[in-house]
Amino acid sequence: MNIYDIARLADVSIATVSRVVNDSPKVSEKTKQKVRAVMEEQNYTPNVFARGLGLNSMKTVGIVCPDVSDAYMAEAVAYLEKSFRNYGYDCILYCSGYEYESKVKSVQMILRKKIDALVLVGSHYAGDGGEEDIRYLSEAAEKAPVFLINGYIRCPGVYCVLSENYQIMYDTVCALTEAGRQRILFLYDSHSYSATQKLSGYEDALRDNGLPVVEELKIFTENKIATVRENLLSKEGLSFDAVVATDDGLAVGALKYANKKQLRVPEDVNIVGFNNSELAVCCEPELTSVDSRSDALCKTAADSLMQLLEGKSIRHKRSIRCHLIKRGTTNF
Amino acid sequence: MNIYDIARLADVSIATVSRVVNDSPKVSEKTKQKVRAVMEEQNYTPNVFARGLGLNSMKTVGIVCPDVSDAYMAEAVAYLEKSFRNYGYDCILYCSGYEYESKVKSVQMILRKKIDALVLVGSHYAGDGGEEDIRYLSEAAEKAPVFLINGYIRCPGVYCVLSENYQIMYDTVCALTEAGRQRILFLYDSHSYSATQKLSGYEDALRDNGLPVVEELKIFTENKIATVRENLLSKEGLSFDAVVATDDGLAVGALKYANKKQLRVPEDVNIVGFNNSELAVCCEPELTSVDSRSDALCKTAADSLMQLLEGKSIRHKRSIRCHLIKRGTTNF
DNA sequence: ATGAAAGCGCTAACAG
DNA sequence: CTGTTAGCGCTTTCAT
Repeated sequence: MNIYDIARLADVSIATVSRVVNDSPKVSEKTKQKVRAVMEEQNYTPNVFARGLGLNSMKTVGIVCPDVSDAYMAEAVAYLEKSFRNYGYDCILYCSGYEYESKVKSVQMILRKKIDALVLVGSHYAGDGGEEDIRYLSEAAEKAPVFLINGYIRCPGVYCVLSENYQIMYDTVCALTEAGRQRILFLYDSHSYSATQKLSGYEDALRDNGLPVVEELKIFTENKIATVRENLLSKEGLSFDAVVATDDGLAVGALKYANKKQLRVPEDVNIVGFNNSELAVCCEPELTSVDSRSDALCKTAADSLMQLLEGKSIRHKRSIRCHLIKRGTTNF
Repeated sequence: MNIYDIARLADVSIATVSRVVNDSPKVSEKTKQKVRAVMEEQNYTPNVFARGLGLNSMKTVGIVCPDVSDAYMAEAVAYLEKSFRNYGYDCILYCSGYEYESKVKSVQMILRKKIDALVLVGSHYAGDGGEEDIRYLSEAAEKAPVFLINGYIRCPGVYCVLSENYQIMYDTVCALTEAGRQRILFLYDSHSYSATQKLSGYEDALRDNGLPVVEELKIFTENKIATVRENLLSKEGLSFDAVVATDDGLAVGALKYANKKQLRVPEDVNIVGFNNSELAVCCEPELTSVDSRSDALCKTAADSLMQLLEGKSIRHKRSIRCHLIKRGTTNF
């Protein structure tokens, strides 16, 4: 059942059928009715490939993230997918993994699908590296507009939406010091753009409050609760009175450590997580955590993207303020 | 840069270029070399639409799930995506929501994309309903093979892979009764196929152990930790000495309730969750939970699907055994 | 082993 | 307002 069949049955030309399908204003209402009736009756749906061939677009946006099974990314992908669907776009998904090589390959692969835009979820695509490392992104941007969710690079065709991780981390550490905390542990699990921002916020806040930045208090570890706990347990003579982490999983690991060490939370040690995930309300006591506003982030990105695809021009960088959600692991 | 350009530059016909692209055996090795060199040099990649038009396939599988931000589904989608990619297939993702109408619509929409196969994640697609309710699935199966991950319907063209939820729930409840538990709470949040299976396992185990099936002990609630806790708290005179839940979130809610009520876990009440998610190791004490083997489930589905697409015939139904992972919320 | 040419189903420019 | 027609880029007979 193709456009020719419909045209024949409706006794019009294929051009008219095409116009009806695309709801062109220059078809008489009467003809539209007639053609629509036939289409319904025949249960006709246009061939997306043929249409794609002609238009060189299939109304699809590519989404790439390191790993959708991560809670933060899953939430973002879910939100983005919903938004794009509302705008009439489909999503094709690539999970790229965290390695540089596989990220580059994923981006290249997905670009072959003639996507209308590319969205990179998570700050792992605008990482530690220098010019060379983001070459693949600027190349990608030549083929389709690129959106970074929570990442930032300065490059034409690449649009960035980010949460103000530096600021919230700075503010949080300040609050901690004002509450009298002196040895604040910083737990992180990646060198991504956002992790780097958070680290800067932490360090600057310490300095601005006259506290030293102690290397032993910056701990890089795998983001698994049990691993974090064991990791901390294995460190001789480690002592701290507060913890800030770049993700809730890390913070819960620290909480488990505190429980094991019989440290009282929040009296002896304050703990602050990040992302305000379900883990935060699962542990005991419940975790104070930063709401990174991924929904607002994704909404902004999706809306901007659609504006762009509709021909409007948009800002290269937009940022979203984070909120600290206080719960039982802090007493400030 | 299209096939004509390459043909001209390599001084061959487009047919030959096409054959080289598809690695046809009837092109001389010498010609292949020559053409490949030009393709590399020009950085040529075939137009997927044109190819799709001719072959009526774009090597894509459609994945539909109610909500990727759910941990279970996210993990499944991640696994499936990886598998299909390895087999050279791309994934297009639709999040259908939980409502019947939107599920039907999602399936219909994604089928228009001429996907090579359709995978439905989560048992919500083969729910409570009767014949009529799954009509959309049998119709879908006429257009592309359909795979149900953890759902089961008897229908040509629909292939099912499921975990043995009935059995593990039956076994678990038996173990609980053998440990002397008499009033076992059943917490669930959906009427999906797998929830129904779990409920049957629970009821049968009670009966087979001479215990009554008490309606008040079967509690249907939203799957949010705080909600579950409040829900239980609001019930006057509720008493139980064990809990089995269809998901970890529910179980943690019960745990929060027990903590609040000063009930000792596991001495006064045993708690068993489902899906062995990160929540299970986040709470205190850690949660005994059923490993539903979603990785094995997805592997089986992905492999079978690929077999089918390669023309082999496969089984309509395959099932995977679950495992109980014991942690601190049980003492049997 | 290679080439010429006929589609695949649709869109859009052009003509009326 | 409607029809005719030329592509879009690739695959695939059918010749050679």
